[in-house]
Amino acid sequence: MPYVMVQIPQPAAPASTPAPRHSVPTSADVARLAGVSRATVSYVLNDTGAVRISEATRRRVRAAAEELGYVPHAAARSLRAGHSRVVLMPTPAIPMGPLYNGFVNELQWALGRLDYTVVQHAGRGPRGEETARAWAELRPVAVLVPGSMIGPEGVAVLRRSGARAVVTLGPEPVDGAHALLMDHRGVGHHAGAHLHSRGRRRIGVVMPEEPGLDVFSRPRLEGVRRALRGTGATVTELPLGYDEESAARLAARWRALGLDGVFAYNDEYAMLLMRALQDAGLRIPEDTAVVGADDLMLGRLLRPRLSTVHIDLPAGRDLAALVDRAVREPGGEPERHAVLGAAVVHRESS
Amino acid sequence: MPYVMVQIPQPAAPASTPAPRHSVPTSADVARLAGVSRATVSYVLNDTGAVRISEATRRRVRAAAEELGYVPHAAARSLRAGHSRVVLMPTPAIPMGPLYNGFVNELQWALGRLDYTVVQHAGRGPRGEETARAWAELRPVAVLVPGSMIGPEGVAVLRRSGARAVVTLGPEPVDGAHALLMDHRGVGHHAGAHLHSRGRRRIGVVMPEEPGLDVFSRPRLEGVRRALRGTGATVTELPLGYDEESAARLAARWRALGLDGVFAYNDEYAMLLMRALQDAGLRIPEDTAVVGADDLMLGRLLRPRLSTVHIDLPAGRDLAALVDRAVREPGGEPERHAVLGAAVVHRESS
DNA sequence: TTGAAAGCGCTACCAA
DNA sequence: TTGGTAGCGCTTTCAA
Repeated sequence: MPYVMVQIPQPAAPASTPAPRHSVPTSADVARLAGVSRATVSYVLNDTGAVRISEATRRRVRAAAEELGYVPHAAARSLRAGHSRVVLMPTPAIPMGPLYNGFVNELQWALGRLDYTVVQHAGRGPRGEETARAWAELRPVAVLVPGSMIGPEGVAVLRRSGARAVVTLGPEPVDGAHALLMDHRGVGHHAGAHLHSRGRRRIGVVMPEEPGLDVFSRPRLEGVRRALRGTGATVTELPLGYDEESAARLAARWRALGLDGVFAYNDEYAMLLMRALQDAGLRIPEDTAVVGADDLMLGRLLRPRLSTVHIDLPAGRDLAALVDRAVREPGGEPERHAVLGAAVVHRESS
Repeated sequence: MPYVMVQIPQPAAPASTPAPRHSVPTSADVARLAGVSRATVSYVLNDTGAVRISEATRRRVRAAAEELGYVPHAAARSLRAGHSRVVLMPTPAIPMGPLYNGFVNELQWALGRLDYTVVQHAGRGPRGEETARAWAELRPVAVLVPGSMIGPEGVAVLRRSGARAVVTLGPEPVDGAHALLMDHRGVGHHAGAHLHSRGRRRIGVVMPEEPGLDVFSRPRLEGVRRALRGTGATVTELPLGYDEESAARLAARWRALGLDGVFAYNDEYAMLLMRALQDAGLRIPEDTAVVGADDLMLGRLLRPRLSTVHIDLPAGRDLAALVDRAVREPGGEPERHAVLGAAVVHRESS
């Protein structure tokens, strides 16, 4: 059922007022109205400590600003200052889920406390140097780049354009940038080791078919492989789309696959798969053990309760502190932090 | 288990290069290197049609820009131009869920296609006129305000500062702004009417205890009330926190409440509640019918399958088109669109 | 205690 | 075909 926007009828305006050429008030307008110079306006509104302005003048200026509805022009201000307090965060192309969203929210809040303006930029298109240039046009003081949206050349472009800190949040460090290394192999490793410790030897690994997710699914798979290397256990990739039919198809050939354990990429795919397996008459965990990841609430609500790999993201304020440090001390060596904590939460499905 | 950032040791740099005072290249630098004037640089790099520049000069300019890694300064440019293409979208204080996130993603993409730069601004704090002023400092050409973060005075501030379109996305229209009316009473109304049609007469309505959600839960409750007015059915508010203990407590007194149907606010709370009720030995839908909202995938995976109210948000490109129209034609009357489609998806839980 | 003026980086008009 | 230059809104010396 496609949705169509429905306009609600409005009472016609008396006579479409011809858009009064209301130009935006500037500090010069305030100065004029208050009968002072622009400099004085700036002093008053910015509470410049170095200069003494009489209380009477202050009041006049403030009243004038209020009356005109004056709002300073951030671009002009930072043009003059030679730098901004904008921290740019490109929006990842793929939806990142509640875990990451929570992290970003906390981060924004923490940066706000440090008086930075966080700007999330919905970039379109080719993730090459072009993209980095588009970001650089905004002259951010710092850039936080999720995933693998940028290479060393991109970092160089940003640094040349004045960014005092570039921080990547992803699997690989990038030359010249600070890195919050989120190594998802550890997630897979924990899952694989856990399944092995539960006596499982023929392990399936769900690989979401949704585009973009391979950035995470591939390292997780590799982690499972690594955990099982040399144990004689087998690893089988299981492509799976996030829909019931795809899950039913996979479940239908489950017995033929002969798997006794599966790492389902994350809790949502685990729920999808578990349901399909149960509907196909398979018992969990007796026939097949299932492990998810992300430790979402829904895992606790499933029956059997879902075993999962809990993922610990860094605290937003820690990253905010890193950014602030890097901005104040731009000469420092790029820092690299391993920030993806992982731990198995054993429940009933494994 | 609190997480601690662990720094990975780095090989020490040969001799900490003393941060070459590499100043950011400007168009003047490009002009100097190419041996032309700044005007010519501007003409070449912006492909100004009105002016003819020899191919040789073009090449020299482009080469110089490339060599210096020149990136134009967006703030300076829009200062000069007198307007920007920035569309500002304040981030809502509360996490909005996958439905809304998908809508915003689509919207950002659509606006990008129309050559706007979408900026999500993580505002902190008091949602008064102060907030509107902070947004106005960025001189956006349009502002899309979710929820009830702004009043008529805020709209006035934004318009005075040059915003050619202010669009609210929320339950109530705001004077002077375009409105995408998202009336959640309709969601509750559908749920209430559905439960009534299934023969339920003692209806519970889950009210999430998480702060901020009352913006949605209250209208949904009112919708249920409205649907049942005059039918003799009763409506009972059920405060519920999004955790298992809270759900278990509610389930424990369920028989005493004597309810035969419940609208659980959304699918996630429905899953939480349904699980608690089942664990308490109640049969669904025989003893109590459960209806969620949002039509998430997880509802289809529950057993019994969850009945839900499917919510249709407007297409991102429709809103993008509205914004573009309003920007080009700022004199027009504020438009009001009812955009929250709702329809019951009847499955097994009701 | 206040004002005049320079200049941040850029584009667009007018001259050459 | 190109260059000179004014000026967008703001802050900050330097003078008065």
